[in-house]
Amino acid sequence: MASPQLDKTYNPKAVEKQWGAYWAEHQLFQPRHTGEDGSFCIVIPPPNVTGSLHIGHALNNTLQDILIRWKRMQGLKTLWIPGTDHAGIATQNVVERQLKEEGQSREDLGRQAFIERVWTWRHQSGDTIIGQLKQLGASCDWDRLRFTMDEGLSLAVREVFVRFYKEGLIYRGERLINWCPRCLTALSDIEVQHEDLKGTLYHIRYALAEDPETFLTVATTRPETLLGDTAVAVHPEDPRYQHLIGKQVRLPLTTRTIPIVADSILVDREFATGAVKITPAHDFNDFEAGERHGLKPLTILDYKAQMDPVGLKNAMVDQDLLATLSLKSVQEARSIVIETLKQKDLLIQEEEHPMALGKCYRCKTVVEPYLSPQWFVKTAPLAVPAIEAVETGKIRILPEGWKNNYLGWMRQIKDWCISRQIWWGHQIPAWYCRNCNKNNLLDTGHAVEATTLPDSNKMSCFISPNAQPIVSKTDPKICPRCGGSDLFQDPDVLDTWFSSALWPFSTLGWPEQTQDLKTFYPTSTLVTGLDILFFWVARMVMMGIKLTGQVPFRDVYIHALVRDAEGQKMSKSKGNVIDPLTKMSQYGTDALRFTLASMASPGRDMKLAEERIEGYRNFVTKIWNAARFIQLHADGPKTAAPLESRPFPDRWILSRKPCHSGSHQGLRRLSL
RNA sequence: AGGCGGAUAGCUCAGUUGGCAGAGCACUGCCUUUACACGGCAGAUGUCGCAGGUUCGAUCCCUGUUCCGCCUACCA
Repeated sequence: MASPQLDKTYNPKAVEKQWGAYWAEHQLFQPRHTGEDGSFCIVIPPPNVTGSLHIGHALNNTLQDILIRWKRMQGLKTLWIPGTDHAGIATQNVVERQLKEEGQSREDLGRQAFIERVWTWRHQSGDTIIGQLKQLGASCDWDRLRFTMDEGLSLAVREVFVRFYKEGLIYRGERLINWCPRCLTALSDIEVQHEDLKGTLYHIRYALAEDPETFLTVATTRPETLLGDTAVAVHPEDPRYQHLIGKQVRLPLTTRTIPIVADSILVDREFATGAVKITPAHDFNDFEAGERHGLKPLTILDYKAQMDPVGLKNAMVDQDLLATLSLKSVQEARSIVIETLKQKDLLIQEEEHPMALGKCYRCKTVVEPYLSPQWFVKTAPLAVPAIEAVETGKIRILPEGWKNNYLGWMRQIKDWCISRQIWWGHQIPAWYCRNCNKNNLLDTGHAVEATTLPDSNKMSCFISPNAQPIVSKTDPKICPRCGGSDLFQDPDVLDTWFSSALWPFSTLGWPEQTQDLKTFYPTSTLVTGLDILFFWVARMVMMGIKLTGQVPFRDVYIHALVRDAEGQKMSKSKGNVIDPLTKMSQYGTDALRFTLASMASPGRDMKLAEERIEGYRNFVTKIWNAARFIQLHADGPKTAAPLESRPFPDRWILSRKPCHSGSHQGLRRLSL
């Protein structure tokens, strides 16, 4: 550096640009060392391909960058793999919103054209966040950039699906699943966010069939679903009701009678009236109770969470009410049902009742339990080694407090619903022969939709659970059973998290036994936020151990969430977002990174106020000016004096060399 | 409902084997001293949530309690 005098203040933009270009030109982030001292690998938590860098990314990637640069300086063969996630529902929603502005829907375009449209969008916007990561100074090996829908990664997905299917770890079945009536797709359990709210508990009288003057009172928060009731449950040992078990009640607003059954699992004697209505098609507990008592589910809501005329007819709802309720939303139907019950003097009490409501994590719409055929991963066998790996310390979770969280979830894991009724994603590698499945296609309780929906929107729930799929890595041409050639692929795509569960090894070339895989797998440390511990981390552990026989990473470092100065979650709608890109250009990348790093105490959310960034910007300037001061007073380079002849202050400074520095010790303490 | 975390200066937080309480910001005073006003120097500031207990000694360990936050959960 031979400039005559440094600027008075640090100018981050110029400096960052210069170093960015230098790093790129010299390809400094490729694994360069021999690996004699070991290797160190991090896979990036792939941000959504359509996303833009937010403060959480900034924190996450700053921490990874600190680790990876530290290891690189220590001489390890070091690799940080970058990439992006196709983010099925989220991305599809973005493009659908664009279409809507143009007055179009995805159905208007049709599946093929829609997917092409998403690819176009992906090519336009997909590199945005990558550029922003570079701006943040992330020292990823950019030559190894991956995308979950790359050819290689897609092959990995198919490989896993087929292997799992053959082993019985993937199956198709008709079950009650969480359904978003706006995204029109199934969701997994953890894609539902529960929100506490004040609900109302309605006490409704069901008259005894043999004696219309005697009533059994049930309590429910969802009176509209009573039309789909198939029984009422009481506790087998409840003296109030014991004599009623086995008798029939008339289901209000219908011409049906339903039995009173005894169920000690479903019924809590202490709660409300001690009598529970059972609606197997619209409640998870009731579904299980229904199976215990051999009750056939009666679906009354359609895929848009509207009252389904066909379902209402099957449920023998009163004629006049049926007409009124048809295609009404849940909310509207509830009001109508309540009003009608009141008129008939069957609603005897309303009380406030705290409850939790499930909402779609992508669009906040109220999620409905919905009976439909879906694909599932059988998780129990995968969970066993995933539990063991953490219990025995093959995988360390830091801070340790989250270990129990992980174990608790893993121990009571439920099967993972992996099919999504959307178009953007890895289409399920299963095909159906029309000839062999004549009676199993478009077989649905929702005849209305089956006949009115355009072909392109036929959902997999119209493929009966009895249909025989042909599961194959490559597209089959003929049916292996009958030799027929009229095949079509299952229209569903896989949960986004299915492909990201393979990320630590699919990015290294798996299933090919590549050199990268041999060198860098298992990866070293995974740095991520708590919010995706189950979505992502847990699934990577299950998949990794199952498919590679090894844990996907040794350490999981879970960092805090970034909140605003008041501790509120940052969100665009609240307007409290601190945009890292703006801050970088305002104060410099180092100031932002220093702020995030200094505040990132593990296991605790960070409240970030802009003043902090400003403060560290000042600190950066201070260092800059120290250099300026030295340059002003030093008159050019000199030969280094031997240590013994140096004054005490010099020797002290030299004793504080990097490997003894505070940051080095701090990082060592994590023993990552 | 269960599990976990937090409560320390006005604000945001550190405080890792228990030994007179710390930082940054904010605040006060002085300094227009050529590295830096995105500055320097000096300074004030706390019953360490509350109540017990262990200890020579507790912000730190134990018990109880209150408030806040998060995660998991099928109480209709």
